[in-house]
Amino acid sequence: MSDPLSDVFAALADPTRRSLVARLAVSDANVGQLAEPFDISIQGISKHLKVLESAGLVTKTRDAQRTTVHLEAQVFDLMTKWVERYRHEAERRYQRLDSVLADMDGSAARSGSAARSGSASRDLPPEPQARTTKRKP
Amino acid sequence: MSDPLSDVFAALADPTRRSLVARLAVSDANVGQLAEPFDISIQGISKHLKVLESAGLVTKTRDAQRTTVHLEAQVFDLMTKWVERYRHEAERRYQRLDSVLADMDGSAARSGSAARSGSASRDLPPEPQARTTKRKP
DNA sequence: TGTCTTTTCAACTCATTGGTTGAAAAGACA
DNA sequence: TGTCTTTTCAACCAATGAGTTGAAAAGACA
Repeated sequence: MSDPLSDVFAALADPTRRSLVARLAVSDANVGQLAEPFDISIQGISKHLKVLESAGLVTKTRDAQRTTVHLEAQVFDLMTKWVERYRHEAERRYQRLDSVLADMDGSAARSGSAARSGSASRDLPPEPQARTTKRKP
Repeated sequence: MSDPLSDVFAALADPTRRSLVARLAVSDANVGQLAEPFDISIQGISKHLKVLESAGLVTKTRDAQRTTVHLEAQVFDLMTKWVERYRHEAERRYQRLDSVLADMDGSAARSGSAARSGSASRDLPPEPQARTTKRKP
């Protein structure tokens, strides 16, 4: 998926992988140990670890045959930043009762006109991506 | 995927959907307005909105033909809680230099023995899920 | 040397997903 | 009434993903 945020969210969308993160939060471990509590083949776990690794959530250091896996702290900051940004905004709008106001004066305010005329909502610095390239057959 | 956290993370793993969230953070909007900046068919956007909705990130209220979409605040708390929990733990372990210590005294500490003997790491209340049902052919 | 352990690689299956197109639903309005 | 606008539904397609099995790599160690 290439962009970091997508990789991290996708990595954590799987419950097995979240479990692995939870396990690694208590201590480093090697692949066999990580696989042990799951009813999945070791190769399956290895693949899960690979996606965690390429999302930057985990690093591996191999000595001899053993590979010890370590939970990485930095990437969490990226997520925290994104989540907090929009959580904050969603809550602000909730507390201000913007939507209720819009409901009361009918249809216009709740739809796009308020957005365009920038009344209450000074823009957030927009996320860089939109205008997804269309798949033309 | 049935469990809430998986749904939310999966929903946000797509850049188009994150863009939609970003757009909705500034104001409510209807489907057509939301679709406008993208090079994707309106039906495509409608599908994206459906996954955002079933993840609880968004609610729709339909009046007449128009459907206005609203960003929901609550679900963010769920994510924040999860992310902060492990971010905190990962950082704590980083600052304590647990891994460096483990590297120095050889192989034992870095692997599972430290986890079992609960030395430095008093357990986190473990995430409820593990023991994924195996797909036996 | 040969064997055992640990991990990864490769190829395969099946379900899901992101996108498309074409209708259909459902109200607004001339 | 008919038409126009807005959204969703249904069927389809190509690509990805989560899992499997079977080897292969690579060091430990008798």
